[in-house]
Amino acid sequence: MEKVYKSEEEFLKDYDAKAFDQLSMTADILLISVSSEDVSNYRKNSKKMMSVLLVKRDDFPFKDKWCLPGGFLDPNKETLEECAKRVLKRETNLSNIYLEQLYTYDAIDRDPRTRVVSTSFIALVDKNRLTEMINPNACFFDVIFFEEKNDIVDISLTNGVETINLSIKKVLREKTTDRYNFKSLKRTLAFDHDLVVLAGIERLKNKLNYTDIVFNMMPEYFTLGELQQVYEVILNKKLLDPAFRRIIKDKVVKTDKMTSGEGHRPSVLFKYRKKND
Amino acid sequence: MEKVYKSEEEFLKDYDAKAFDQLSMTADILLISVSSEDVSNYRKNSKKMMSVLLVKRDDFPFKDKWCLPGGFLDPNKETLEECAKRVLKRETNLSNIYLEQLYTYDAIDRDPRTRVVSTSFIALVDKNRLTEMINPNACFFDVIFFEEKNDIVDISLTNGVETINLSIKKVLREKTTDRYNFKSLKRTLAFDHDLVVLAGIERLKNKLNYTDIVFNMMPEYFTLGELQQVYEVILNKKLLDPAFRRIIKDKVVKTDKMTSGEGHRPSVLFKYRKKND
DNA sequence: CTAATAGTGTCTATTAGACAGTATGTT
DNA sequence: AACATACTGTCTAATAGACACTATTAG
Repeated sequence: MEKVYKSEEEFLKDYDAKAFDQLSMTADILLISVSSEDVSNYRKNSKKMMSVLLVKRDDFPFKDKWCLPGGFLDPNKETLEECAKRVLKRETNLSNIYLEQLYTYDAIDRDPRTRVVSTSFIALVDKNRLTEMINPNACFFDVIFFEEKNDIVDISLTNGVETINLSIKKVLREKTTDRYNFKSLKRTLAFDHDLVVLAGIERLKNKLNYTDIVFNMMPEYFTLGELQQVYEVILNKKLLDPAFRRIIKDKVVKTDKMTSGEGHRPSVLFKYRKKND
Repeated sequence: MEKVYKSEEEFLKDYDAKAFDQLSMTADILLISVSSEDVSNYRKNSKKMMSVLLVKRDDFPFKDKWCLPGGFLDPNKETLEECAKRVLKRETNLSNIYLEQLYTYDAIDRDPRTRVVSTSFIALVDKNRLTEMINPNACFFDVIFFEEKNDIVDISLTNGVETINLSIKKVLREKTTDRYNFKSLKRTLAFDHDLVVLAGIERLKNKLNYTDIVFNMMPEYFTLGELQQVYEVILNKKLLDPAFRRIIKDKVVKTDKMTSGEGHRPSVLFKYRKKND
């Protein structure tokens, strides 16, 4: 027979969460950055690539596979975002970086141990802040996006030594014809982390156009050429200079600093213009 | 001393999930629809309102408060989306409706019972499909959006008998100046469901502009006037006819059906044009 | 001088906003 | 005929795309 409670206090005192099946959660982080590779010709600007942080697993499951940095949520102490921050601090020693919740992945068999639901986060960082440290098992991989064909997206991740090829199929959903489910064709990253990589990069691409998100990946001072390169690398296409400058001009402030010693015309350094400044 | 495993199978056989603190999850659903209210004047078109489904809680916690339909995830049997579908079927008897993951809410004290993380979903439905059934404790509430001032959003939900006023503060986040956290100023809905209502409506507003999402709330045949009204109600502003028709024209197909008996000029009925049709 | 990038002016094409007009059913 | 909505033509404003040109440094 069920007990009838008169007050919320009384009800809560008797409540036993353990009487129900519970589960574990993790926070996984897709840390995205844009790297500069120096180029032999002293006159040329450095080439930029989008890169993501991966960690080599040294435990089961998926031992020795690469995956995104992540960790189990402590349900008594922290939120998922705090958990993500903690993991990021542990792996990269960085704090105070951009974090945004991306998506919650919950396929029943995504973790072979037990039911684990994972909430993924996008983190963005200016590569210049990252010279210092890092877990020896963590490494940035450059991202190469291939032309999509037959609703299959191919992505290649490479750190100079190893290359990981991802292949993801877009499967049409119901009724309207512009919505997809994503399905791994190769489990080359641990868990379903290939889906996180794709979804995160797509989100970043979209947000470039209608937010100021890009400035989370820029140093305090930057040239418009550098900023444009970051856009081009993320959007994976060339932009026209005058159009780019028109679009960006209200978001930046010109400073009196300039670059020098680059083998070509120097460039004015700009800062991000915060709204209401 | 820690045991060293030689294979993933061996490791998994010994794995005990219960050795770690676990938690519960729920799926909560924001079911959005556009209702038609008949108007006294026989000549006039019916007035449209955006409405959301709420359920009156008949158990602790938050007994007798309104909340979004939701339910606990069974970690052994279902995904969060399947859980959302199950709940929706239970409350409205509807299946086969648009569902989209919105956001995962995980404030430590959002549920007074224990740690409960909630993944919220947007569901969309054409109100005409909804004449039938419904849990007697469930009811649609019309949504009225007030002008935002001082970064406070006020929303009023009303079902003709009861009115619920929500008030949510937007708190600026770090670095870039276009990102906010949302904070309830009134806990007039159970849990943090006011935040879900706001986030869901904002998401719907945005998606109207770059997806075909609206057709999930339309019947098979509709006039362009009705479609425009749905846009206007969701975006909360008037649109100009010629501009609207220009934008929508590639997404719809004219049929040879027409309306009649409306006290004014009849209108051509259109259908949604699926891509590659 | 040359290679390379920085930065600008201007023309054109496309898209969005605004308004005014015509069309056509019901009562 | 009058009302209310359906539907269209066209002008204007704003935005995006394209190209060509000038400017300026290190070596």
